[in-house]
Amino acid sequence: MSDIRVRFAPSPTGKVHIGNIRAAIYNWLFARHTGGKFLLRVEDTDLERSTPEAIQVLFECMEWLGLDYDEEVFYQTKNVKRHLEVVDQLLASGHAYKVEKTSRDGKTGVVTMFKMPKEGTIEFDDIVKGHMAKKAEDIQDFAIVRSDGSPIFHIANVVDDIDQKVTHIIRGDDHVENTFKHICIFKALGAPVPQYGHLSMIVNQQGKPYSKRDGAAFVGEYREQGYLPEALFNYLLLLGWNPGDDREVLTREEMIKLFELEKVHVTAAMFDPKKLAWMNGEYIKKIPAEAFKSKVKEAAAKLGASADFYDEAGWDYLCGQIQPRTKFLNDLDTSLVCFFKDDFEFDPKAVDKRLKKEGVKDILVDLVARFSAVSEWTAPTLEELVKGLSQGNGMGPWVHPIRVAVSGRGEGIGLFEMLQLLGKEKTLARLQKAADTMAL
RNA sequence: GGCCCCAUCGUCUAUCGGUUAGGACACGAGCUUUUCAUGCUUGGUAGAGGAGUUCGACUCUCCUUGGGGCUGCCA
Repeated sequence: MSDIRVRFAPSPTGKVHIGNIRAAIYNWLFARHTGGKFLLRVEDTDLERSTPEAIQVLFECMEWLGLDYDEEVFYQTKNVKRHLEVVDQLLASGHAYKVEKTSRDGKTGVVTMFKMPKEGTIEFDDIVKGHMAKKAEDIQDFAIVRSDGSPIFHIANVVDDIDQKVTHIIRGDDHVENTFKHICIFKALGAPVPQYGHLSMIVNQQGKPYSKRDGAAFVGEYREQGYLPEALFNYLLLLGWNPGDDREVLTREEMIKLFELEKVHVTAAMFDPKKLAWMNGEYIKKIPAEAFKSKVKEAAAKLGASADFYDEAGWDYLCGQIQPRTKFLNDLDTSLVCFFKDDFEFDPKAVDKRLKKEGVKDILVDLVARFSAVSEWTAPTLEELVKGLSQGNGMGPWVHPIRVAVSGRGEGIGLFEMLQLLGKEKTLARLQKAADTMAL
């Protein structure tokens, strides 16, 4: 157990995006690694833009990723009284003053400003960025209470960090400039200054930082697209940190054991969907067979197939074929539909390429006749049969039309395994139908 | 404009003064698979530019260039 306390402090003004959630991941890992506490604070002081929906979405995303927090959620708006008391303290000690100002949108009113030192340098040692220094004169006084009397981010953030006894502040790079200001507040209050670690931005494919407006970067969207939380977690972790060796796919335990803030990179990292997709495939392969089977059954149920559609051996056989070929859980629907429904859709491209060819009809009709005579309907015997037809010249001319005829697609599990799973009756019916309606 | 930060393959990165600059993703080729996919082998591509320091710089210093952040009664 250590005294370390960190917090993830998002403002619920939009859906939580990947840059944001990576900060949560790093905080969480740092806390778990050091045996400290990981706190969640909702910074909802922007009353106009904060929404309960955004808070709900935030909770869901954190739970999905397995980011559990140690104490009750801290809502910043619940601490307003304290914020204002501290402001009075600052006013009394001469660290703050009131002044009439006109805002950008033309409203005039009295705001409370924090008075910055006029000389000297403000410095701190950032755990990821190293030594940081700035001349006090380069920083302007800044507002801490709005003309409507509500506290502003800077004061609320610092007071809450003091109240929550936060020891390490791990947050986005966009806060570095604020840090110089916040340090001055801590000092004016005679409070200990926490340690800081600023995380670089994650940039999109255009090289631009993800922002709250970047819809595509919403964490929930990855969930909807069939990404596994473990894969997204692992990928995001690797975007700016590595264990020091060539390992990339890590268990949560390994991550916790190996994570060190000191090793986090200073440079911005570009988000690469292709590598995330690869990582997702890696995690799908690692799903225990039983768990994968229940996901397949789940998807099958949605397609109208009950659990006794196959016996357990049949399900296992199907899953063994499907699992290594699955990159996204969402793909299960399309890869499974031909097994459970007869009115699946045909991929027009596959149909054009494999069925709308001169002579295919004859091949299919011939196959119907030959398959009808097969008594032992198993993958090996079917393969032997087609192999015999091809006379060693490649099974392509037979295999491709069969695949499209029975599944509607150009890809899928091994063809003969597919036919075995489908059964003789369905296979024959589909081949006949394709010969009658699509093949030339 | 001012202040701050950053800079290795297309991308994520290893390297903490001496390496044929390594790995992963992606891409190309080949093998296996006479289908789909997996798997295996293999190839190419990198230290922004310029000065210094040093016997020796990707690594240290400075300048230039490029990128980013901040410069709100947003957070």
